[in-house]
Amino acid sequence: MTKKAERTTAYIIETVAPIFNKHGYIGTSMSDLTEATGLTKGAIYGNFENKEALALSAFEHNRNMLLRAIDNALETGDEALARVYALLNFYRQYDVFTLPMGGCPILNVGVDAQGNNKLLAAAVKETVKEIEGKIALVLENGANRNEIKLPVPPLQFAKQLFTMIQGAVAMSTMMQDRKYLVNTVAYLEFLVKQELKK
Amino acid sequence: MTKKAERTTAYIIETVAPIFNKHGYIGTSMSDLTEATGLTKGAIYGNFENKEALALSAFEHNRNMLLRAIDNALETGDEALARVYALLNFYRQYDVFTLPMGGCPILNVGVDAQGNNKLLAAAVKETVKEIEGKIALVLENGANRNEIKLPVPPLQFAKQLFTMIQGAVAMSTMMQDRKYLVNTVAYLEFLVKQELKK
DNA sequence: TTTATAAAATACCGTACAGTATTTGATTTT
DNA sequence: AAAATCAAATACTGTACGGTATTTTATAAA
Repeated sequence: MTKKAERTTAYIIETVAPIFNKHGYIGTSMSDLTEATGLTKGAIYGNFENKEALALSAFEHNRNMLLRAIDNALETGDEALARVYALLNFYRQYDVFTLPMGGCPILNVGVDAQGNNKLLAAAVKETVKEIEGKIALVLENGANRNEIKLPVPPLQFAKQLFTMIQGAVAMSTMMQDRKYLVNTVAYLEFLVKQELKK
Repeated sequence: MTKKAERTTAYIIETVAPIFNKHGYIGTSMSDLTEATGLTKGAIYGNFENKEALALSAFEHNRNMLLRAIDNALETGDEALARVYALLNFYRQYDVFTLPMGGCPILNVGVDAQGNNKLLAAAVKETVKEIEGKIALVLENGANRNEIKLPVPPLQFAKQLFTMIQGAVAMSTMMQDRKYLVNTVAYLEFLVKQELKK
């Protein structure tokens, strides 16, 4: 059985992650966290060195959930085009996926940390590169297996695709309107087919 | 000649706007502002009711600069396609345009305020609608004058276009890489031509 | 140039902040 | 069950926060 401290550490991260994600690093106070967890400062500072370390763990938690979902989508079916469609399908409902984590961690932390926390900003940057790489890999494999044609190098296509997706994420977040997600994904389905289908 | 207070008010807004935009509402402290302006709290609170009112004025200042630039682009030339290209051209260098204001006010305030300040969030929402409307108007006029064809209603096209642009803004901000802007605009030029040109 | 007025500086609230040293309480291990 | 260890609660730092009442200084009107 897992030790007590490990379970509390995990519990704190899970509880705290959506709060940091929603209100940002500075916007989240330690008293917000003690209130949400029902624990005291002593308990939290016993498990994490300081606020920054906790915020980083919280982001990594959300990041892992996101990466797992993206991996899952990109493993759908057995050919590249189906996998890209599965990814788009995932992002069509990205708002409900990110609801329990307090919004898109890439967007929220990426923008918030830009002006307030270099460590978190770097973590977001790395995560984006990881996602771009995953998409690029699917495209590259698909091209090698002659399932799709590629008008540009796989990483460039992946970056372009993710940029447009993230635009929809940003707009639906700011405008509180999921139609931006739905409409953008619909258009991207058309675009992807047009560009990749042989 | 303008009264003293008016000039100080304007000076405060100009000085304070990029700070709020970069560090967010909560991330900006009154002492940040007294330090940057060289004024005291007494001076600032004499010209603004409270921190929130000042932050709102600061956003409106940045918003006005942005809207003026967009208006300027959308008045270029005498036909719709040229105007859309001018808009894309503006966004190709959006990073240098927004540098003195501490980043994109739509993205920064839109994301930051979402979790921290309803008033600012609403102001961003309104601004986005305004921009979408401006783009849509250009498209509608262009279609009426038979300069372009429109595959979808003008507002829908405008929203889609702005979503993709804003995606590039978000990515270039988070990744600290202007290539996202350059590449996305290049692709959008191609896409717009393909979709709108008769 | 005196007098009224407006603007900015000073000094000061009470509160909330991140963080810590110490004490109490709960688990294990022997 | 006793002893040793680990986890969490308590109580308390010093500092920085937004905001304000009051005093001083600058501006403009008479």
